[in-house]
Amino acid sequence: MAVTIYDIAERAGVSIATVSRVLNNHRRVADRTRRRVLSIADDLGYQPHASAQSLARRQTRLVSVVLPMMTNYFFVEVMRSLQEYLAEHEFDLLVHASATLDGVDAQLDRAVQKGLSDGILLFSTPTTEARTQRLRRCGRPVVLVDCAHPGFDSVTTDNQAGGYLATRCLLDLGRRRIALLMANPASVPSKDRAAGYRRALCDAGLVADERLIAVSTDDAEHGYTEYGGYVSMQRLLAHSDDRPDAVFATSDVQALGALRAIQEHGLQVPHDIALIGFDDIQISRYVGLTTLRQPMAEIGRQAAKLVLQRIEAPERPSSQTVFAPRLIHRSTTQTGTTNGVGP
Amino acid sequence: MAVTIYDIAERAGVSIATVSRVLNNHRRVADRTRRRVLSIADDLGYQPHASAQSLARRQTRLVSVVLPMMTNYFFVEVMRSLQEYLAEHEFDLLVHASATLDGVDAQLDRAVQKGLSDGILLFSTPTTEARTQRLRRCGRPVVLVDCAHPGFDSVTTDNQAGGYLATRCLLDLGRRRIALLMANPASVPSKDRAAGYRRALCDAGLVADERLIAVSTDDAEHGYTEYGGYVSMQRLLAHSDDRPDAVFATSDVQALGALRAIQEHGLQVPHDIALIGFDDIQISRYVGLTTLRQPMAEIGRQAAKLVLQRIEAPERPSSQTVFAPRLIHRSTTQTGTTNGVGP
DNA sequence: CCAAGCTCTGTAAGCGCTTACGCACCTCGT
DNA sequence: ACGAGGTGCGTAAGCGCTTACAGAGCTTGG
Repeated sequence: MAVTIYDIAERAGVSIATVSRVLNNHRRVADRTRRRVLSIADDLGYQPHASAQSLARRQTRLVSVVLPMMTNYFFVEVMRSLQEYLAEHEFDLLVHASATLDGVDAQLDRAVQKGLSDGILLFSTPTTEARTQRLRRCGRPVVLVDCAHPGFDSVTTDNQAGGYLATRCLLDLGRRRIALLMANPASVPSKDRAAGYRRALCDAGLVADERLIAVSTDDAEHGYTEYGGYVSMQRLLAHSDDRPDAVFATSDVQALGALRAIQEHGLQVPHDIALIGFDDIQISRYVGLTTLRQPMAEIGRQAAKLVLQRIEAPERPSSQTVFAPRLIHRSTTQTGTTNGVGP
Repeated sequence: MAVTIYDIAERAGVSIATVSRVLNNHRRVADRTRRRVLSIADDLGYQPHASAQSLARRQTRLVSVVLPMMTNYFFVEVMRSLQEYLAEHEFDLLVHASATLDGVDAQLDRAVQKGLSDGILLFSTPTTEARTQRLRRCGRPVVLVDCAHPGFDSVTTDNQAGGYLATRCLLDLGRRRIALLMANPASVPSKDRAAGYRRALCDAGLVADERLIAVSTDDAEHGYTEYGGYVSMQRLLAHSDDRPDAVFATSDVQALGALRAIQEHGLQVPHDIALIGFDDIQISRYVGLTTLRQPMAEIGRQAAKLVLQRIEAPERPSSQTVFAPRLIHRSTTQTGTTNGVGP
């Protein structure tokens, strides 16, 4: 039915080997022949059969992305630049998204399927021993994004530095009772951001008050939810005698929930409580939320570059790329700034 | 290197045909043999080779999604439920995103590649003759999402009804000078929403004032941008004598830009100007923007279902699914409602 | 007791492409 | 005029899997 190189070969009076050589731009084909084959292929509307090429070439020109929760600004932005880079290099993107942290393993199982893709990008997933085993055994290039493990290429944001910057900023504002709103501690970024928070306090000669640390009780989205932040903040505000005067949330969505809780308590931001989130999601700009921005486009691009490099040269030593997050000052830490559209 | 059915066959002392039969659950294999093969396959950690299977079976269990701009709440949400449904049916998702409307054709070219995927989902792309030709010729199931064409399955939102509802709502508020902020008219949803706007005015015995209709001059994202809405709104506010008293924007992002322009002019929303957007993006809830919500999860699910059905039975008559959008009332059309977290 | 009719399994022909190998022919230099 | 070295192309062997076909061994009925 569909036109194959056999059809072209027949019409051109050559062998399929020659047709293949022409189509793959091999030298050592007479110019006359080349032109004839090309013109016939064009007439017939020939398209190579992807599966057949993959099988014969032992490469698919597909890259798998495995990620928890597709519906996340960070992931989408990273994937966008990722796919852009891949497309420039004639690679296509296979997306395996999950909804829960456990779901990731099922998606990973599908992604490591032999002969499906040439490389795998694993996003924001704790690198347990079982997972790294599986990744190693699949014998394909793997790049970790937003998580790391020695022996694999990775590209991350320095989450600890981000947590440090945020906390430092709040300290510089003169705040001393700085609360921490953590997502699920099984999430590596959350843990790292929390670590930065502790380090900043420590460097300032303070000791973290465990009563000011709340962990999201929301299981969905690893605790990175508006509701999770809302509930955590409510708990912190329960006894008004030792209320925090600042909050660092490990994500913007949590910070938004916290903001709602604070407002419902009749408190002023940043006057009574200053607030910093993480991610710089789109809403944050409108709400005026101070936050840490990750260079998402660069992360995606770098991840794509690494995986393609490793497909070319599997034995390169592994490399870790760490980008610094940037603190975006908005009205939840500065008085006198209007909300609404800021930088 | 990797283990193949030959390795299993050898170890089990059977032919590769038997191994294949076992692995594909064919009946008429002795129970003893089945168990032995299965256990050996397991020991060896056998994984079928996806490309080889695809070639032999003439199906890849992959579905391509072609979309303009990946970075869009609507698309991401639709893709999420899409991928969920596909995963349940052991299909994987190939993503071909573009940045510009023209870029879509390049992505489409890649998606129609023979032997790559079993079906194609085309999102929000004007179905020109050239494109439908190409889709038809690729001889594979095609489902259109957020756009339509006779002869193809499609699943859409009734954009015209949405535009109608929005405009009707503004009319019910007593507004008579209702402006329209359009995205790029080449975008079908934008055009349809505008048509609903005109119909509602007409039904109310009004005639659309062309001076109140602004088209986004922003080329990026087909004009669905904050900046596009901002500029359009500024133009409409330029001569204060015949200023609009309500605005319907064909997307929430444009509405947000409009909101900014309105506020910069020192006008009150909704007192001076009522405002309605389209899409119900996440920010809208925070900003209190009245808008139309599309049932994104249902759209994705239905699109996935249709494409899989058609992969099973290519000759089914084509069907059009149209979902109704729902008007979400918030503070840009109602006084006395606080901004912030609403429904 | 033998043909008919099972059940289980092997043989082999693909699926559409790539590529190592080798042959025929041509062009040179000597 | 002849061999060395190129060039252009065909032959055929894969890549790893599926599946039509057929044959071997068994059970069963008359």
